[in-house]
Amino acid sequence: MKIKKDTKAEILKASKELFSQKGINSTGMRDIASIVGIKQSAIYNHYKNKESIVNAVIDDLFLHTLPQEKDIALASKGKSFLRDYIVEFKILCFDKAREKEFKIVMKELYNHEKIRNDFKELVYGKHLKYLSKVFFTMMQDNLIKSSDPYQLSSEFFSHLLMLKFEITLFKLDDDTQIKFTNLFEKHLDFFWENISL
Amino acid sequence: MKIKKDTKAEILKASKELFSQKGINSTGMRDIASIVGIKQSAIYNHYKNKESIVNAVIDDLFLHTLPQEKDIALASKGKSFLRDYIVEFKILCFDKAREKEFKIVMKELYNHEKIRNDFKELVYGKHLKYLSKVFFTMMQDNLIKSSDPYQLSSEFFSHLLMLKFEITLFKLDDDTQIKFTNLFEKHLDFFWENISL
DNA sequence: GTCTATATAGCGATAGAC
DNA sequence: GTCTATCGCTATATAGAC
Repeated sequence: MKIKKDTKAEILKASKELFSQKGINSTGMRDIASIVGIKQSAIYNHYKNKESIVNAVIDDLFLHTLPQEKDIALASKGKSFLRDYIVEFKILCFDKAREKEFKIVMKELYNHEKIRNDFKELVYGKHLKYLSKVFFTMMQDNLIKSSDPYQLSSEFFSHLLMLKFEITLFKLDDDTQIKFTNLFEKHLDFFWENISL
Repeated sequence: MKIKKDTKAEILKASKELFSQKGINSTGMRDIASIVGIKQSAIYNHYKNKESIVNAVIDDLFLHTLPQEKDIALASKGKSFLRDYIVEFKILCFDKAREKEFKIVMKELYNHEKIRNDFKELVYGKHLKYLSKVFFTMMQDNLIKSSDPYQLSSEFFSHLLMLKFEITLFKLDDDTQIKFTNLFEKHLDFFWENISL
């Protein structure tokens, strides 16, 4: 096995870690370098400046924050479709790498315009609209009561977002993980009971 | 009318403004001083250091972020109690001073331990429990279906929090204000229809 | 109470030796 | 590609004149 030291990748990894802990502004080039095991000035052989590191981190910040958008036709499965969605959402909540990314987003949401715009586009411009289509499909299949699909997606999603928010705010031991798993299930039951025909 | 220049109060006000715009770490003593109209070093005649300014700002950060907790007995009014609650919540969302405070909280939630703990205590330790009592009362009065009161408060509150979140993320012109007012009302209708007997 | 001047430390970034 | 050394700038905080 060849051991190839990819310094550029290590810089990116260390930056991600530090950005999620201390925020972008409070992370110095010296902090990053010390984790990688090089001197501060050596970073500039791999990245032009700090901003280009930040951009590299941002680039794969939103790749896996939300469940993958499945074929809308699968929405005809009804409650089990939503259960699959929530399970995937929950896994992302407890994923260490995803948690770090989410912390970066939360920390920089009001400081960094690109992160804010990417977040808005992902959640409001894309994902809530996807969920709207899901609920619209369920209405056409007479699985749920007829109402405003976007409102349903918003009601459905907001509680998941609050749980994710809670998970990152509170320390995660095994007990709380079980507790939250239970809360996800209860949300599904509550929501489905209220919308289903 | 006596014009009394209360420099200490002006420092606090300027700090609040700047903290909400740029965050605590990115706000310099020079920035604060320049708004007040004094030199940076003069601040130290009023506050020992930057930390004491931060603490002063934090002290009244959570005084008016959430609706006032009313007498639980009033919960017997049912839907109109929740409507009053939401109206008060909505007013706080559109209040300029409250919006600034909320931005500070959001910016510092993952950076500043005291702000994070105060926020957790207010929302999870206090307010959601208050709302639980509200829904428990409604159950006793046979106004709503019997279920877990804490889950109801969480389902009720999460969507309001997401709307508040949205309001601070998006630019606020008159159109969006009307749009959000409508969304608050729709949430109430959706929620009440689902829980009421 | 405010000013100027300064101490001390940190930041991002560059130059040039190896 | 990494190092040492350094530049220019900004930060918080202090000392002492007025």
